[in-house]
Amino acid sequence: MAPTIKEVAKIAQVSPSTVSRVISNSPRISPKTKMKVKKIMDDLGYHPNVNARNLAVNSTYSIGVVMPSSTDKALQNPFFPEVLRGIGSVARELDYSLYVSTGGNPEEQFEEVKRMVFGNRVDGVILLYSRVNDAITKFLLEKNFPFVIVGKPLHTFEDITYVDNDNIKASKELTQHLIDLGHKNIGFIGGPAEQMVTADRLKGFELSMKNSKISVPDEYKIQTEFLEYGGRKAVERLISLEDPPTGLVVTDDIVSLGVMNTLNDLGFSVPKDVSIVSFNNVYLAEIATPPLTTVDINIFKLGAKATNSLINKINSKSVEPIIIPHKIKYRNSTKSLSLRRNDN
Amino acid sequence: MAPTIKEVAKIAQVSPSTVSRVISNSPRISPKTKMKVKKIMDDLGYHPNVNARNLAVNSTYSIGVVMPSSTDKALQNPFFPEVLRGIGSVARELDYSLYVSTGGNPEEQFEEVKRMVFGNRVDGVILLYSRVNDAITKFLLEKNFPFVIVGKPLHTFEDITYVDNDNIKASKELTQHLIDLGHKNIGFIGGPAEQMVTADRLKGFELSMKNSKISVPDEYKIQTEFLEYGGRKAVERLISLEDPPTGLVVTDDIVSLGVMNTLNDLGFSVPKDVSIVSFNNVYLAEIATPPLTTVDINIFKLGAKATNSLINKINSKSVEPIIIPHKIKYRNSTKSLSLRRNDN
DNA sequence: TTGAAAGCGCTAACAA
DNA sequence: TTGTTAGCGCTTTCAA
Repeated sequence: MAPTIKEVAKIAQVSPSTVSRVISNSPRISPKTKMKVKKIMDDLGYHPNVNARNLAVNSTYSIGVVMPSSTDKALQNPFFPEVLRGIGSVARELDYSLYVSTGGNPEEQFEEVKRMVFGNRVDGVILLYSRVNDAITKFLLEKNFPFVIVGKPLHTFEDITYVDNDNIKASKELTQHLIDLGHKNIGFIGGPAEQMVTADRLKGFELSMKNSKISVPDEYKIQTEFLEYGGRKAVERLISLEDPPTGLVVTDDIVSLGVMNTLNDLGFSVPKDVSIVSFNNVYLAEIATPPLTTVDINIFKLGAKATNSLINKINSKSVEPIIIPHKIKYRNSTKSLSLRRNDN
Repeated sequence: MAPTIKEVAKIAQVSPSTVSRVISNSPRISPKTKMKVKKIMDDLGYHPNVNARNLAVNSTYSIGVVMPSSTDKALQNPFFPEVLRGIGSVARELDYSLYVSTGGNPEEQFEEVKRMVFGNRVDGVILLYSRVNDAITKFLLEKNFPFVIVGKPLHTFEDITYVDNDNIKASKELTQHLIDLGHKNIGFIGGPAEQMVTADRLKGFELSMKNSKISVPDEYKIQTEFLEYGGRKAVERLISLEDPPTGLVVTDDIVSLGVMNTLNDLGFSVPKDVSIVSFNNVYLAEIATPPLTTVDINIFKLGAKATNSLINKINSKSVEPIIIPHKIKYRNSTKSLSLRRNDN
């Protein structure tokens, strides 16, 4: 049996509350007794029982992380280990533990969240997805339970805390890069339209094109299921157009890989025949052939900041949405179409 | 404030212990009162407080998952979301919660595990890595704390429960495939030598070659850091040999992608110039160009079974190591060297 | 089949 | 600065 606060107290010849004060590092205690008690805790190998503590203070020092539906191939996106890493790093630093939910479908996820919340298992929740008409968000909102979204809520007016990039701006810059390179026929391949990421990145794309007075045919804008067939269908459709694009803005590195592969299969070469710019900068973008020009959205920081925000929220500090800065990584998946320059 | 067992009891006009019995579905209770109490719990939206329950029974219905060092790029391997998914699926089914540790370095990880164990946060631990001389394994063993390893412990004689594939056999079959295709110059690219996966897969490779009486020069066997440079260095070294391999056995799909890319860069084509066979069958292997012939190790099941084993162990049932069957997925990353056949 | 009561290990208000 | 004590919400033994 693990030693309890009482045994420590007895041996140290102090009261349990004194020991408790040592644990919580209370200032109302003499350095001398503190030392004494600490030594005995060490000797005994004492560790506080969190269940008891949690029960007493009605809190848990742990946070729940809700992954997207795990039935989805999208979960295999390296994005997730990386946010988790970010979340974990600040959680650890601030002495919080991590609960994860990997619910299969939205109903299962909801069940898990209810378990976490009702069971007093967590003090707050981080949502790693954002869905239209999401029962979980609604539930958390109603319960007034602290949570933050990595990404962007559908309706910001609901005053939900979130941590996101400025995807519109990022997409504008990225598209502009292609335009600067002399491309005019530029297509867009995004994920499901209901996702805010896709919406924002599409908006940035359109804005940029409009700024440069380049019109974009509707067939140039494609939303495809994340990872599905590696965007194969999207590419086939695009490339079989009468006037196929020479440049592609793709909203996810993994999809980009699929796109490149499809292009190769169809006999086109990147960047010779078509230039690709992408988003996320996961490790694979770096080791791809050619290495992808992509927006580094700083996934790690997205997770880290979300955790900070959540913990602030738990401590009922007021919390603003946070925008993580991005940075385009220029690599070799694009080619200049203008005559005097060649970036490849 | 959430309703407690007492309030339910009061309204139902029974004692708290009766309510408790209803919660735990005790047989020593009349169907009538059970119904009555249940209804009131529903009406009140009652949910048991797990901290209180855990404290009372000195257990937690949750399990800890220890990821590999997160400083490592290897964490971006889609392997991890996928095992997590497997673990989560049975955890959910059996009503367990998941705690994850994403410790940066081994020391941090150790701290987190101690927190989990000493703090009574979890009933058992799943290790997603296996290292030589690992402090955590040792600690868990000493404490006699339930844990299982996904992968294989270094010393099986220590009677550690683990869930793994038969990597030797898988590697033998995979290598044999290359041999059947007429390859003789076959190289091996593996991860760090200290990992059992690498060791086993190397062993299988060597066995297979030996069976076919093909000798393998030492320079053909390369261990490289997981994901580092996408195995670039390994490939460059290999390909610059006087008699470079025409076939490659690579122990990880992601590394294979890097290898293929490097080969492309160097002007070699897969499978025309060199055939590649690989391990894991992550989603990316499917959408690669060419799609990889790879061993499907059933990552999901690896996680699921590990969780089952752990929970059995927690309930002090005896537990045997488990071997998950594998299956080679034949795709297009290999080419036949014999004259009468051409599988590409 | 049900209830009373003690206790799980800790915190915190109050008193000293 | 320290100790006493009640109590967090639940389970479980013992008695009825």
